Amino acid sequence: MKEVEEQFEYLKKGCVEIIQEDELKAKLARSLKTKKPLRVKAGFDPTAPDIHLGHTVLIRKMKHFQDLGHEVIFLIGDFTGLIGDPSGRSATRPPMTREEIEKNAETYKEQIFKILDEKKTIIDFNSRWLGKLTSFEIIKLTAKYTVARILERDDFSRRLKEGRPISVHEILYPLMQAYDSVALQADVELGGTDQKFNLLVGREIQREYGQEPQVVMTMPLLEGLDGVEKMSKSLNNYVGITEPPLEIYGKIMSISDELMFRYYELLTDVPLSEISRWKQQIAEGEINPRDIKARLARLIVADFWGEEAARRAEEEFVRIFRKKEAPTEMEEIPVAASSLPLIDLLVDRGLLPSRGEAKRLIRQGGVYLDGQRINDITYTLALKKKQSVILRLGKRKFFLLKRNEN
RNA sequence: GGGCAGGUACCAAAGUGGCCAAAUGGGGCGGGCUGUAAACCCGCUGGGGCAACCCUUCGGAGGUUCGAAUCCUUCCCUGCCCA
Repeated sequence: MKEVEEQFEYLKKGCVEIIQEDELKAKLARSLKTKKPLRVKAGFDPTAPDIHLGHTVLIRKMKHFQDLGHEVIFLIGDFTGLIGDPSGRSATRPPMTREEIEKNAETYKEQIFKILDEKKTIIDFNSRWLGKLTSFEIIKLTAKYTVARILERDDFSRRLKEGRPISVHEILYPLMQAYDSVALQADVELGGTDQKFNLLVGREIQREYGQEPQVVMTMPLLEGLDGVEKMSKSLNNYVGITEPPLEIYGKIMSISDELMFRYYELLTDVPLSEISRWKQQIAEGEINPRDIKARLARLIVADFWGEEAARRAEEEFVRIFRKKEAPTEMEEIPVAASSLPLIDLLVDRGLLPSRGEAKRLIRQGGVYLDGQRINDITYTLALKKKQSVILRLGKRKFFLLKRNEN
């Protein structure tokens, strides 16, 4: 294991805040001396097992701890998930069945081990202890904190001020999460900056239970593809790490230049000095920002799919969007009849949700067959046996329509 | 328990008997310009129909009326004040 200062610097990189830095150093020093790794905890929502780049900022930091020999606990909040982190108007969610939870956990594993070391990762569920708490114990837990302090959380205070509802169960959320730290005897808890409040409650509750408070490390929230909101599935501005290489590549290419630098900082190991050099060169017109973005796209695809896949994604991207050629691979859609109205095909195959939508898209010039824009909403597709035609919807959706044998 | 203010499309928010499938903004989608960038410009944005037009929608259920998002009854939900 490396020396304290060295470890500390490595861990600090990319963090927004460490509370307290001295405590972390002390914990590291003790760990070094006693040969006992630190217990590092980070919690995840059980209902959204689709990991996207936003999550990877945090997971990469977990990896850093692993690299230094510490013990990382990937905590699935299957119990707290019933409450839902009170970000906005949350409702109690229906309890998940054991099977659903297991299934999601499996999905998580498939994904996180693209980053984390499988052998060194502990996966746990907070229902394991929270589900066993008696009413009596819960009341004892709630007695350790005050309403005023809970309401300090800016989310709550804002809702209170704006006259929006806050349900009682929501204010229990931070306490439950805090109790996780007690149950796990966490030395460190990692979370996004939006988790700061919850993480801090963990410190206080641990103290109440006679434990040494955990060190809190907050990581920046990654902006989504729009560059404004944080990346999330519900806002549909995310890049899932299991998405196909071309999809990831394309999404990265569509972000703004400004955002590109942010992604470099949070999602790659490219040194800051290098990044700022590019910034300058772009400002001076020496290099085309597009090329730097392409490099980012390639790096990110390679993280999850490997170098070779990244190279192929790039080739394909250039082919489609720079050379304006058709993709080499497309979803094939078999067509049975020799002729059928285009609109019927679009809707029946689920390519578009309704006939109105299909008409709209055609009228607006977003439908192409073999590169030819179709303007006629009554257009009828005529295909000979085995003949095929490339259907394009909007900018980036391609399908191969293929008439089958009979 | 009492009083008051509210619940409108993906979100925010107008509309308070017919001109309302419902202003406006955001979002989304398409087109243009580009580097699938940003910014910007144009268009579309409940369902069916080529169209005329028809159908479903304004918290739920009933009712008044030729006609209701708009009026009445009742129920549910939210916030504020009082207890």
